[in-house]
Amino acid sequence: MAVTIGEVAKAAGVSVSTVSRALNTPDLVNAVTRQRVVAAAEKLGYSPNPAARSLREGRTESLGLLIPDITNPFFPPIFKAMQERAKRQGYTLLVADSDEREADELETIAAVSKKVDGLIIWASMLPEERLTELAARMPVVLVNRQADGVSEVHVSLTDGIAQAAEHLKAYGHQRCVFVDGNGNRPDQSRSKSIRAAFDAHGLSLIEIGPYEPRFETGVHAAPLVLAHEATAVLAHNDLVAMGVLHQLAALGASVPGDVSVVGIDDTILASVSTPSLTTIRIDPDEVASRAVDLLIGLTHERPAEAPVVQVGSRLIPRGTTGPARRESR
Amino acid sequence: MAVTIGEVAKAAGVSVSTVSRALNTPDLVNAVTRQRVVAAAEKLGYSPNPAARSLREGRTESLGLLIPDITNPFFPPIFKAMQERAKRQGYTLLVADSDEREADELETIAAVSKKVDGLIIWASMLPEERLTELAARMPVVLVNRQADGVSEVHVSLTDGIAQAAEHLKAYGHQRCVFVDGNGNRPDQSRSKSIRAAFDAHGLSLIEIGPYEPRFETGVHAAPLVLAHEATAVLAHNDLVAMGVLHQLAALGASVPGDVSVVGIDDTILASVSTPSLTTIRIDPDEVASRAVDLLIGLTHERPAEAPVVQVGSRLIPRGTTGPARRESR
DNA sequence: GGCAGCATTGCAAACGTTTCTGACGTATGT
DNA sequence: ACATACGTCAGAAACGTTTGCAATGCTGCC
Repeated sequence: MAVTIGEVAKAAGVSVSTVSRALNTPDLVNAVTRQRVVAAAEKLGYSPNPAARSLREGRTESLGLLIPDITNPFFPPIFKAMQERAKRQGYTLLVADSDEREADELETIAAVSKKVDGLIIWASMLPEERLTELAARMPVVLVNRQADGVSEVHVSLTDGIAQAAEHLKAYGHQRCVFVDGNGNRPDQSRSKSIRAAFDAHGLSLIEIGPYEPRFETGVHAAPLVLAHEATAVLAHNDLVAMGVLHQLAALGASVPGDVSVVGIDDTILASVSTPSLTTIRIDPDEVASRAVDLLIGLTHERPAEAPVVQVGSRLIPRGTTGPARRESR
Repeated sequence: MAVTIGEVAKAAGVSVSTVSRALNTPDLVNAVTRQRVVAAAEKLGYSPNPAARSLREGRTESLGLLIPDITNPFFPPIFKAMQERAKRQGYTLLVADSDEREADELETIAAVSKKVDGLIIWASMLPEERLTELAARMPVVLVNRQADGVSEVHVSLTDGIAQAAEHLKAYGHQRCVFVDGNGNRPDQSRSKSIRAAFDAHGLSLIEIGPYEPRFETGVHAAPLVLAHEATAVLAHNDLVAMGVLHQLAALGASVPGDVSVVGIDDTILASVSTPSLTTIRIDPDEVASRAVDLLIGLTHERPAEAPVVQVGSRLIPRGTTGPARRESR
C-alpha cells in the first residue's frame, strides 16, 4: 500500500541503508547519490513508517497530555499552545480527557502511556504513590499537583491574588466572599493563598464551599454573598463567576455597582461576558512551553533531582470590579 | 526497559507464539496453559508494544480528528464525545488543530496521517481535489464539507433555523438581521438556509457581512442592527451573538426587550450568558457517533459509493428572545 | 489396528526501519 | 612503497508482534 524505503532504494539503485542515511544523516553519503535518493523519495512520495521507526528507535516522538476536562474553556488554549510547542520540536501531542474521574484517569494512562515518550498530567486525582511509581517508569511532568520525586510545573496564583486583593482594597472593599469550587480535589493551595493575601491586606474574607467548580455553584453563591453583606466576590474560576453574575442580575444587584466580581483563569468566558469579567490570568503559552520543554528534557536525560518550575499569574482588571458601594443599605 | 512478550513466554515456560495466542485468541490454547500465561503476563505487567503490533498488523488502532480551532468552544464537547466513542471501539483519538489556515492543515495532515487509520476533517479549507485524492489513499470522513467521492457527515441547520424563524415570527418580529461570520470559507450553506427559512416565514431579512466569526464581529454588528431598525438578530454563532449582546448593552438597548438575539452552536457561552442565550443546538454526541462509526466502518471495508449521513439541529429557546418591541420608536 | 482428524504447541518469517560491521577503493603520510 | 586513514556504500541484525506452517500426540471411527 504505502511506499517503503525498499522501493525508494530500488528506484535510486542503492541499498536501503543508503537511503536511510541519505535522509537522516546526509553528510554520511556522497552528494550525487544523495541527490538521486532524495529525488526518488520525492517522486514516490515516500515518508517513513512511524511504527517501524518507533519499534527500532524505542521512542514514539509523541507526548501525552492528560487533562481533567477539555470542556473547561481553560484548557483549549493550553492544549493549543502545547501542541504548537511540541510540533516545533518534532513531537506530536496526544490529548486525553480523564473526565474528572480517578478510574478514567488510570485507564487513560494505561491506554496512552505506551504510545508516548512522556506524559504531562494536569491536576491529577491519583494518589501520590501512583504518580511516583508512574514517574519511575516513564518521564512525567505534573501540573498543579505534587508528588515525591516527580517533575512539576507549579502555576502560582499568588501574584494574581495579591493584585486582586490590592485592587479591591483600593476600591474601598472591606468584606469579600471567596467561593471555593475545589470540590474534594487534593490541591488546597488556591484557598490558602487567598486567605493569606486577603489577610495581608486587612480585608475580611468569608469562605463558602467547597462546591464543585460549576456555573450552578455561582448561582448558588450569589444570594449568600448578599446575605453576608459583602461587596466583592472572588470566584474559584471564571465559570463560577459567570454563575454569580447571572444570579446577581436575577436578584436585581448591579455589577459592579453593588457587588464587584473577580474570576480566575481568564478564559473566553471572561472576555465575552457583559460586563467583561475582571479575572486572574495564567499565560497559556508560558505554562505550555515550560511543561513541554521540561518533559522533552526528561526524555533525553533524567536528572537526579526532579526539577520544579514556577509560572506566575496576574490580575486583568475589567468591567466587573469598581468602587465599593457605600455602607448605607 | 518495558516487559516484552518474550519475557512473559519465558516466565510461563512456553513459546512467544503461545503467549500471543493465549492473549489474543484464547480458544486456540489449552485452558491450563492459558491460565499460566495470563498469570505470568499479569504478574510482569505485560502490555503489548503498540509500535510492534502496528508494524505487523498494518494498522494503528488510532483515528485522527482535524479541527480548525479547538479554542472555539463548539469543538471541545465534540472532541470529548468522539474520544469516548472511539475508545469504546478500541481506538485512540488524535486531535490536531489546523489553526484555520490551509497551509497548517496540509502540514498537519502530513504529520498525522501515517499515525492513524483514518481521518475526520471538520470544515476543511483544502481544495476539493486534494480531499478527493487524500480520501483515495486513506479512509476520510468530512464534516461540514463536501468533496467528490468522499464520505461525509452533514450537520444540517435547516431544522433549527426553521424553528428559529417560527419562534421569532410567533413573537411578532418582522425585521431580522443575520450577521454572517463565515469569512471566506467555502461552505455557504448557512447563509442560504437562513435566507430560505426566513423567506418561507415571510420575515424580512437583512444580511450583513461576511465577517470573521469573532466576538468583535458582534460588537461591530450591534449598532447596525439598531440602525436597520430590526428587532431580532440571528448571529453566525454564539461567540458573535455574545458580541452583539455586549454591545447592545453598551448602547442601552435591552435584551430581549428591545432586541431579541439568537446564536448558533449552543456552546457553553450560550448557557452562561446573562440573560442566557437562545441558540440552535447541534447534538455533539450525535455528530461524534455518526462520524466515528462511519470512519471505523470505512477502515473495515470501502463501499463503492461514499456514504453521506445527516444530523439535525433544533432551537433551544432561552432568555434572549421575547416579544418584539411595538413599533413606536 | 490403522488411519484420519483434531487439539495444542513451537518455529520461523514478516512488517519497515535504523545502525553496526565490514568491504572496497582511494588518498595521505612517512 | 607500504601502511594507515578515510569516504562511501552494502549486508545483516535487531526492535516486538502476529501468524502460516509443521510437528506432535491423542481421540475416535471403521
